[in-house]
Order: sequence, then structure tokens, then C-alpha cells
Amino acid sequence: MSSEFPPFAVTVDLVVLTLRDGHLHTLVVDRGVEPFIGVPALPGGFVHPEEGLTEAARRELAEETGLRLPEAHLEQLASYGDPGRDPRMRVVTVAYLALAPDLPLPVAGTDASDSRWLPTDTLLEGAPPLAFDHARILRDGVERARAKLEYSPLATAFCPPEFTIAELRRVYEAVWGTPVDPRNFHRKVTGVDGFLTPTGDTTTRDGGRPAQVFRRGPATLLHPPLTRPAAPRTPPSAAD
Amino acid sequence: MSSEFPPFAVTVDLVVLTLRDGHLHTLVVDRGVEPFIGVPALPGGFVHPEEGLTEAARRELAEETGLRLPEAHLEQLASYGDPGRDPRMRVVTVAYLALAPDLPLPVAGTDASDSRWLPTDTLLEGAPPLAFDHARILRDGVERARAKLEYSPLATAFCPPEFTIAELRRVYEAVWGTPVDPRNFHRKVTGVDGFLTPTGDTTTRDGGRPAQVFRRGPATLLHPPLTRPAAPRTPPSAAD
DNA sequence: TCAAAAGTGTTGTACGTACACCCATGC
DNA sequence: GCATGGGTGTACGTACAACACTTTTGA
Repeated sequence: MSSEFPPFAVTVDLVVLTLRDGHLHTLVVDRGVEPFIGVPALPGGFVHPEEGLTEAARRELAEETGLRLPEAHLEQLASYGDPGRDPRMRVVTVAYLALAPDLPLPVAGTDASDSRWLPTDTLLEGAPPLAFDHARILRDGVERARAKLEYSPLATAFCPPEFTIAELRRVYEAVWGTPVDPRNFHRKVTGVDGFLTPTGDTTTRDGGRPAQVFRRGPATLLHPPLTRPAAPRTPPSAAD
Repeated sequence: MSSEFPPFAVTVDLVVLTLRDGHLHTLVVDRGVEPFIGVPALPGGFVHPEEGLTEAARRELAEETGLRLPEAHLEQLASYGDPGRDPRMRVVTVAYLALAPDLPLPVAGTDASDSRWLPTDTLLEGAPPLAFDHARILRDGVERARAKLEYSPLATAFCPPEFTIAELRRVYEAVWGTPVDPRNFHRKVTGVDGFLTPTGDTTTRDGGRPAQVFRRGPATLLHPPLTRPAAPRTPPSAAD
């Protein structure tokens, strides 16, 4: 190989999901420049020459939301690099998935002033349309989140550090879009080794009998997994 | 955004797995240029300016192995872009996973003349060491393959178009690295709707009582999944 | 007739769903 | 007391691992 190589632009784009009043929401920003000026898009930007990809994603997340890790979960999703996906130049984007607890957003007076939370399900239906191929990236991100709730303790990333089982259950219901039996759910999650560690406290913030308060436990894999009611599982789009 | 952007090189690298005499093997090429000259590496190369990422992976696969799709399964794995992973310049590589039936390889007189199959398990143990961060990419690829055998009909990608249940079972045993009960396996795979379609033929090529011959069925998701015996599942390396 | 591999039956256990029921609080 | 949500007990179904057993071939 010579030192000649075709130059590409490399960006990161973020699918940032959170729960607001019981429904899944996605962070979008209105684009300030052409192309797609004024159109909502996933937050993201160019990778700097001296930073890693995850580092770039973390930086963009902080710039757009004021959010710092490890409050949020961040993982690589897939890369998208069709020629022509950006009319200006050849761009390969590395997409990341971030899950965050409900946040005071956006912080006015920052880069994030144009950012807002939109309901994920209407975005998935195409209202409003997203710039570039971001609808597809969002679809892949949501499907990844749905699948990972089954076998990982990821749902806790949507919760504050201390939470009740009912709050955790509402995460599952919102992400999966299906009701979950509170009684069986309780037994299951308390039975999975290392998923939840009790703080010893109780709270009545949900009304009714006081509920135990938990913190996330050390488990990284749920065994046995929590299975969602047989639903049409979207196959991933085999990102290119 | 201006039209100024930091230029990156973008490559594809391939984790190509096959089965040879009952063991998983990985395709490697000996590097012909610095850095890492003479060191085995995963096949791959620069993405051309006018081709998509998957297209580039398919082209490299054909160039290195003479293999054409859809004989083989090909899917995106993850992207790796640490600054410094290539000493020459800033390179982001998009890794792909390919699974192929046993092949007559390499074809002498082509670009692939330096390519050969090495046993995957010794490569995972670091013998011989691979160039760049390819050991990590290989680890992620193998773990992806192991996981996907559970819930997808991917194991058939290692088989010729027509195969017996015993042959399919040997794929599972080789990839998972654990023995599988032939009787329960038989019942399970024949019970999963759409996994296998019988051809009506039988063969005695495995010895003993004649076995039915099957082709891959239309299912894309296995339900219920085939679960591997509880083994230490390598968590993915959260590619950067 | 024997070895080898295909394929079936049976049983104990683990885990899932559904839902009746009791417990502890605020009002 | 009564409504509200937290948490437990029980019954029944499905699926799985383990392994005894029968079938069909080649040598």
C-alpha cells in the first residue's frame, strides 16, 4: 500500500433514548446548515483527528445534552457509509446508542439549544422525517435497545441510581411497547442473581404500600433472560 | 459545517470463518508491506471512493478467496478507529464477519496466494500473533458467530447446500466448542418451524443408518432458540 | 451378526403465564 | 374504612437435559 488513499470524512451520530412520562423519546437537533437545513436529525459531528470513536461520541453527547458519563449507557451500534448518503462528500458515520434517565434538557445557551426530545414511536413512523439516513439508524438503535433489555441489565440505564421495581417495569413496558404483569415481573427480576441490590430503604412515591428501593447490581448478563411477549421483532437492517 | 473536515482512511477487514476437519478455521494473509511486514493479518483493504462498505467487503472477499456470494454469509461486525491503531495514518476500519462452507483455497496465482486457513482457537490464544488490533476483531467476530448460532439459521452457512442433521450438529459443536447430544439436537432442529426443508433424499455418507438430507429453510429467526450449554460468554469488546 | 449412526419415547426439572390472595401505606 | 399499589402462593403448561430404546444400514 502506498501512502495514497481515498480520503473520507468520518462522523459519529447518536441515538439517544430516554423515558419521559412513560414514553420513549429520542433526542433530535434541528440542522442549522445545508443540506437538510431546518430538518431534525440525530445529534452528531465530525470525529477529531486525535480522538477515538467512543471518545468522539462521548464528546458530542456532552456538547449536545450537557450529559456526562457514566450517568448514561453508551455503546457502538453500527456504521453507515453508502456513497451518496451525504450529498456534500463521502461520509462514513459510526452510530452509537445512548440510554439516559430522564434529564433536564436542553440547556439553553449552549450548542444544544436547538435540541429537543421527540416521541420515538412517531419518529419511527416518519413524523417528522429525519435528515440523511437517520430514520434507519434510529430504527436499528431502538431494535437494539429492545433486544438488549431481555438479556442485559440495560433497563437500569433509564432509571435514576435508586429506583423501585415498578419504575423498572415501566421502563420495560415503554421500550417494548407491551404491558408486563407486575407480579410475575417482580418475582423474575428479584430472582435473577446480581441484577438488583436492595438499598434497605422504602418509598411510597408510587402510592400504595411502600416499595423497596434498589440499586443496579453487578450482573452484566441476565440469567434467565426476561422474555418479551412474542412480538414482531424487526430484523436489523444490516448496516452498510 | 464548512467543507473542511479531517481526512481519514477507511478500510474494511474480514473475519472469514469456515470448518475444516471438524475445527473452526480463520482466513489470514501474510502482509507484504510495512508495517507488520510478513505478519499474518485479517484480509481487507481500502474502501474505494465510489463503493459502499458492504460492497467493499464483498470485493475484498472475492479478491482474497475467489469466493462469491451468496455462497457465504456476510454481515457487518463493528468499527475500530483508535488513533494509533495504524502507525502510518488515521485509519477507521469497518469489520465484517463472513461464514463459508469448506472451500478449495487459496487459489494460486491470484492476490490470495499468501492466504491460508489457520485454526481459530490457537489464533485466539495468540499463536501466531496478528497484525494491528486484528486479534481483538477476531475475538469479537467469533463471539458474534457463537451467539448467532443460537437464534438464527446461520449454521447452515458453514454447510454445503444439502446436508444432514449430523453435519449441522458438527457445525454447532465446532463453533461452540462443546459436545451436543445428537438425539435432543435432532428433535430440536426438526421441530423449529422453517429451519430445515427435507429434500426427500437420504445418504449413508456418515455410515450407519441412512440420514435424511435437508436444505436450509425459509426461517430467519429460530424459535425456540438452540441454547448452548452454559459457557463463559465473552462480553463484546465495545469496539471503538 | 455386529458396529455405527439415525431417530423415538419417557421422565424429572426448570421456568413461564395466569390469577387469587394478603400486606402496608395515604386519605 | 377503602383505594392503591407492593408482594406471595398456587396451578397448570411448555420446553429442556438425560438417557433407555428401536431402526436401518455397511462390513
